[in-house]
Amino acid sequence: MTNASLKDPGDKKKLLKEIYLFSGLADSDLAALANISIRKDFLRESPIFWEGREAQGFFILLSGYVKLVKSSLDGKEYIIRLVNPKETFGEAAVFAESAYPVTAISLEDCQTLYFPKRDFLELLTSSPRLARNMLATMSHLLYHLTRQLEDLSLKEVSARLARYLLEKCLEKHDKIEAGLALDLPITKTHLAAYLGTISETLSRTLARFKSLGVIAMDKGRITINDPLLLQDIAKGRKI
Amino acid sequence: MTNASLKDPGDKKKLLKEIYLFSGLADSDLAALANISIRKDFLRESPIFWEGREAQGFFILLSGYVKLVKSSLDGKEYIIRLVNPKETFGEAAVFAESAYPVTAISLEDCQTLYFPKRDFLELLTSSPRLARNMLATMSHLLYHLTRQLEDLSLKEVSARLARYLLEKCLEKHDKIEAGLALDLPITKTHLAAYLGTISETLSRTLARFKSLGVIAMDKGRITINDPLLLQDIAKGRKI
DNA sequence: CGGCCTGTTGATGCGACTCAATTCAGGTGG
DNA sequence: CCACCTGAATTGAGTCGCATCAACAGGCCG
Repeated sequence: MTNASLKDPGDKKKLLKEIYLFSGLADSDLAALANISIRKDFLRESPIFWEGREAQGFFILLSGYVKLVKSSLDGKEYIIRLVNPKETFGEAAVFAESAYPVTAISLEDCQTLYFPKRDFLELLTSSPRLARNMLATMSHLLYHLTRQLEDLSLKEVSARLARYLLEKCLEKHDKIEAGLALDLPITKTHLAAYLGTISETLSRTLARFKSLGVIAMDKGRITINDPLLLQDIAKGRKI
Repeated sequence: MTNASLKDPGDKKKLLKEIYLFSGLADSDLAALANISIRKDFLRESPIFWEGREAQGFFILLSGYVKLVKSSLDGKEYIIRLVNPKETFGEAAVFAESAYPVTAISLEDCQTLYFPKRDFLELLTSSPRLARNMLATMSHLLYHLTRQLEDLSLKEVSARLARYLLEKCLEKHDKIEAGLALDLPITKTHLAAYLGTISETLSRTLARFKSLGVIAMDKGRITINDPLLLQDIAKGRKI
């Protein structure tokens, strides 16, 4: 892990403006946030924080990808969340006087901004807008986790995979349509851990989708051929 | 559903003081909260809100029990959370400009206080302490959901049941010790849905625990005989 | 007493994990 | 530039946990 400071504090402020958590904030608040934040960079496959360790602050991911995971005693890993650039992570632990509930590990070299809990809570007191944004952020997380619980408890792997593909498609193209393609941003092993399964099962399920004509595969690139059937599968229809 | 108002507004304020979400608030804030809140009572097995419906506010449960559920097309049900008296529910949807992520259904006759989103957000702006409490509340929820995800993805039914029993024991007696007993507050069918399984499997798992001497059962009453083994099972040890 | 709901127990089948073998792709060094 | 190595991905065979289906026992209430 390396620490570095940006050449110009104004650069940081510009960065912060693009983060959802800080949208609509007064310039003075942004300056204060830029002031308390610390640049922390990590090499690939580095732990950023560990489950169970006391939380001293939270992070904003500037570049690269980070996974938030739970691990079992026998080495299995479930990915709770894949963090994209401009998203925050580790927030929850800051407000509960508690430990991080997950372990965060960088998937590739990445840059982050770190906000120490103490200083951030002070700013929070003086900025209702910041508090409101943080509540919205956490609401989205809750919504996300709720849906994952639904998937894990009620749906099988094919439905979870179908939903993932549809989401990624919507994310990239803003619509679901036959012929649209998407690239898997991570390895299939990671995707399997995110979907609550293992790479072998994911591989078989993708092959089944392909033989049904729902998708086409070319290396890491997936093309959606039958979005309607895919949506049915995502809803739980047996195939 | 029936609406009723308390005889004396002061009664409401007294109620609110005991809610974690409102701890440490100024008297004026409590009065304002009492003022905007609306008493709503429900008979057993009544829907309080539906997944997907736009959220107009959140609830505090005063008495009775409420389940928050996700349902699948083929009628299966997963209980995301069992709400106890003095706890809030439906908060998340208030801050995300979005719909309720789950359906809330009363398990027995219950009394609630309802806080309309609009009025509550106004109060939130003027009370940093209230905002901070809400953030802490949502952090706890996130923590809780994270652990459920861990359980569902990495552990089997026996581990989930073991953890539940240990938690209930700790909740009731403040310690884990051989000989301590606890009563199941809900039917076994409901508990099964909460643990992400079905009543038959829960029944078999309990029977297995009993034959191993880990617990004893007498009607709905469960006595923990071997807490150490139970903790091992909760961690994922095969039995 | 008879109906209903909850819970228990048995037999069976399916989905997905495990283990193992093989192929494939990317990166390295001779 | 090719041979090599390593980790990822694929495919097959076997096993296991758990859901499903079905039958039945017990408690509660009209």
